[in-house]
Amino acid sequence: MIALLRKKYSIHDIAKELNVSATTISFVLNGGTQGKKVSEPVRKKILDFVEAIGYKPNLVAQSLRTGKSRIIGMLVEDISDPFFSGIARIIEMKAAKLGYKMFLSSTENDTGQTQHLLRLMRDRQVDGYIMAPPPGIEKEVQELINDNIALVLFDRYFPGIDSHIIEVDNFGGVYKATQHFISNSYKHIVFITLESSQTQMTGRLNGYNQAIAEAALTPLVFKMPYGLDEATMEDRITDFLSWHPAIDAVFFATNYLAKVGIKAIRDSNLTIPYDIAVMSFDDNVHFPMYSPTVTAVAQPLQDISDKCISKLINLLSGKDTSKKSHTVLDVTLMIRDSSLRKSVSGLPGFI
Amino acid sequence: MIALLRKKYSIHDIAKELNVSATTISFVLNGGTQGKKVSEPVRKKILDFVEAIGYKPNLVAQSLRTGKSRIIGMLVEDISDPFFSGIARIIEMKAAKLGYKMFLSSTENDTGQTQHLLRLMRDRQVDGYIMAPPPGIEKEVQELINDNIALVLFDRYFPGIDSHIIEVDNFGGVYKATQHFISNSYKHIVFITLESSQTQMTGRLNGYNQAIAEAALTPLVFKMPYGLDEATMEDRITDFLSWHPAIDAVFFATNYLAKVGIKAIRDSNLTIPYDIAVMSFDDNVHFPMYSPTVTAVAQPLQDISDKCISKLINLLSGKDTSKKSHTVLDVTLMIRDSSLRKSVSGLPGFI
DNA sequence: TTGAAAGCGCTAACAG
DNA sequence: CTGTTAGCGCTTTCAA
Repeated sequence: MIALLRKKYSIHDIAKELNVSATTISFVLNGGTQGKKVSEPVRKKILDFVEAIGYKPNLVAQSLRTGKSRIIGMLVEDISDPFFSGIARIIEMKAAKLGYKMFLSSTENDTGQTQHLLRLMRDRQVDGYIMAPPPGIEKEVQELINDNIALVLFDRYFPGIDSHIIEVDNFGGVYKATQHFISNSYKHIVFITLESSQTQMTGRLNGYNQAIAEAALTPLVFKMPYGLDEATMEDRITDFLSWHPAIDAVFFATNYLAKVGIKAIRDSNLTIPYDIAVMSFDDNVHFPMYSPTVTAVAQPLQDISDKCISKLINLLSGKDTSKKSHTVLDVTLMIRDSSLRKSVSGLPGFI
Repeated sequence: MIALLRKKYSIHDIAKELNVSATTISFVLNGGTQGKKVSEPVRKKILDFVEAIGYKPNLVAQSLRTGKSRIIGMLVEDISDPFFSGIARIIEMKAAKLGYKMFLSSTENDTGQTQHLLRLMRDRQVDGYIMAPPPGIEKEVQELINDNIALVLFDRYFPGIDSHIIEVDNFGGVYKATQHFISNSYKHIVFITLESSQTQMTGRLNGYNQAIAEAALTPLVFKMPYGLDEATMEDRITDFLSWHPAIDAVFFATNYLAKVGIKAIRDSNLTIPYDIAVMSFDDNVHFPMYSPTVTAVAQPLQDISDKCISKLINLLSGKDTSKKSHTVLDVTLMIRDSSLRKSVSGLPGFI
């Protein structure tokens, strides 16, 4: 018993111990390349021994030999963002069950940083990638595709590049949400977003514009530069609102903008939804705790994760040899009190 | 130019091209084992060529040969918890700068799952670990230590095991927070926590008990089982509060408990802090957005992360050969409105 | 049905 | 100062 544990067994140690060759063991363990060729007694002897000593092949050696690492690289904008960490968590678990490990990194939506991260991951022979790409990374993405490396893009993508895409219905989500504002009698609806031409952001903007146009209202869009600190963002929004006193509703294109924007609204002594109604894209577990609770377009984390990992696994296993695919998942409007019908608001308790 | 890119160079390709041996190249690239032994011209020739073709050594081969992977394993309770994802993010960035990649996994505070994850990581020759250990994992932790593998425990630890520990002052944080309640005239302060004997939780509990004892108040502790769903937790807290109408303040031992508990308090039509004051351990970016804003004990994420990674790197590099160390970091009480002085509360706007 | 041998790309004794 | 040699542990032709 103790003897069994004294050292780490290699496949050759086992071969010696059992009077078979390493080749045979490898065959047994990997199911054989073409049709099983190992006799039942030998097979059983090997399997039993392997089981008994708890032998696990050295994955590094395996990687070196096969060129496959069974590691997937995941690149998201920010792993501390609940949207991304929620997805990463689900994917990591599923991947683990399938025998894959994951490198998870934050791109911070920065091109240079992402190039660097991709380089590091390629150096380590990562088998496939799940990525929410930052702007400017088209070349690298195209390279991965040309090199025939499994790749799934999610959350946003590059329209000019044939790839596998999992996204949510940004357009439809904001379109319906804006209609919700409109049907609740709001007329001066502003869309506050980031200066970004990434697909998820333009999709949301287009949804807003479409709904506003159909209702023959006047569109008003405020774009904030990327990467401002919280205090500056708040100031900008406060200023913007003070210059546009007619605004009676605001749609924030991201969770983060909503948080900062709501702060700005409160600190301007405006009451939600009485003075200004509010909605956000991307729900947050704390939104139901705000006063008033915040209406938001919720994204299906579980579904996004499932689609990403299963697509990647299919690509990796060679089951799926397609060059492109495009999955668009539905979002859900979580109607809460920050977008209450205009005539109903003004009740106590909304600050 | 094109020729340079046509194939992936191995160290032997370069050797042939440059009429030197692979060994020499290896020496140049790795700085030599003992004192530089390569002549300047050769050295320069190699470095220039390597630079020109963008040669990067195959890290998998390197790992197989050296037994080092330059991968660190990080195990936390839940990567979608902002406390852990915040720390993971900082550590991942720092690690990347130092040439390390990271496997990040959620233990879900489950012993079996953690054993499995550790096994997977060991199979992949992870060099060192940063872990917030779940209960019941003492044996595996001791094994890592016995095998002389770099390991840093954070957030909680095992008192019986000599290890490197980074934690925050759970005791002092709650002690001071409870005193804050007391000095604000609260007399019937309950501590709502989880059924857990992990150090971070007992530390917090002890801080509460100590402060209560010193003030000659009556302690009241409510422990909830681990892993209840949100609705059930809320019901339990609602029930508990209704059976204890004298309670005028509650300290929640975790962020998550606070969120659910505040919901329970509101839905019981109690006003914070007028009927019941509230504090939480572990701050959250959304707490300043609640109405009233929530007083919380904030943990120093940046500091925890820095200490974890630098300790691990020192262990890994052999600079630090100590068997144990124990760093306790200060926490900060973020005083907000949910714990306002008793006589001051009851103002409009607190719901 | 099984085994011998080669080699993935790198490092590190040990010679020269 | 530089090169030869021998593996790290595994997979996979190819031959027996």
